Amino acid sequence: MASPGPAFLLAQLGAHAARRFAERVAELDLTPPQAGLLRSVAREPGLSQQALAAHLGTPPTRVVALVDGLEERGLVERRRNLADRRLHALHLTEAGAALLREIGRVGAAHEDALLAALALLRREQLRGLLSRVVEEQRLTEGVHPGYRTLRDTRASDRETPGPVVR
Amino acid sequence: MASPGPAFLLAQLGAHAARRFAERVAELDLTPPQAGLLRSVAREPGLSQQALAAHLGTPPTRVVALVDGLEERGLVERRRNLADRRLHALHLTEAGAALLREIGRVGAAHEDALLAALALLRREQLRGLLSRVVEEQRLTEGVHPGYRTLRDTRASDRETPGPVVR
DNA sequence: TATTGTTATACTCTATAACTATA
DNA sequence: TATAGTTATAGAGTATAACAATA
Repeated sequence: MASPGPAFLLAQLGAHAARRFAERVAELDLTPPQAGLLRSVAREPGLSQQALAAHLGTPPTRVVALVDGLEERGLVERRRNLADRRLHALHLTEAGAALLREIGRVGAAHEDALLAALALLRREQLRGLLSRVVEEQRLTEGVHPGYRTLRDTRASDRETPGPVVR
Repeated sequence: MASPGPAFLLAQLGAHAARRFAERVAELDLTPPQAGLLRSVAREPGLSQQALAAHLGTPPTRVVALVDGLEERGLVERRRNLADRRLHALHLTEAGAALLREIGRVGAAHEDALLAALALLRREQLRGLLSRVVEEQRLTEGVHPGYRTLRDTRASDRETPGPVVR
């Protein structure tokens, strides 16, 4: 039985990393999708829910549910567009921005613990290799594929050149 | 907004890799957990279902369900232990072994497509870095954490030294 | 008639708990 | 009484479909 190749190690470690991160953000009463949404809203404030859903590659209904929970807690707000009252622009509240900074701290601690086996130079080396793969695979920067449905993934493969699949 | 660090890239690529692999093994009418079970049974034939569940870090009921499906298709078989008739030793059938070889081919194609951005030397470099992290994090070789529940993960963290968590 | 957002529903996966048989 | 395996049940997470408001 051959020892696992890099593709399996990626899946294995990726799931492990995601789980550990989930445990850490749970201390902030957040799930990873919620944390990701906060991050995305901060990255480009004012997007409509549909636009955000498209960026994340998720059905709009999921954004509604996520925003519902975060809005109740005063972390994000929906601002109705006066010109087109169907649109709800998403913005972080001050509390949301503060929590996002907390998420950043949690993420740094997570990374440090996860990569304890590697010195800083090696981590940078790893980051370089991974980002090359991310780019070639046409993954959206900063978006976890957990948002993306199988069907949506295939659809976007048809629209764009995409990575070579043999 | 800082570009993602290696921990996020790992989670992102890991989820992507798992999804792509799922698409590929679906062509063999298998899910990744089923493929993983076949692989585990091949690695150590004759384990009881409980022993296999412990190795995978999953509740035994899940193994029952997985084996049910695979046994119906004639890929694995339960052999009753005559000395202790409660025990069901798991073995691959000839068809199961053949399908496992197919899985190996699918996995190789998957890896090649996933890591198209990297030359062979770089892939080996990546494998080296990842396996160091896998070892330090005390992950079981060849077992995807998807089998492992959150509660079980924490329990095993308490029993073993485990990686340093700050 | 088309689009944004929402609500309602159903489905998949998995864990937990109850149960059977063997010891 | 304890253990291996099984069956039954329930919960979380997510997608799909139907609907309301606005354009």
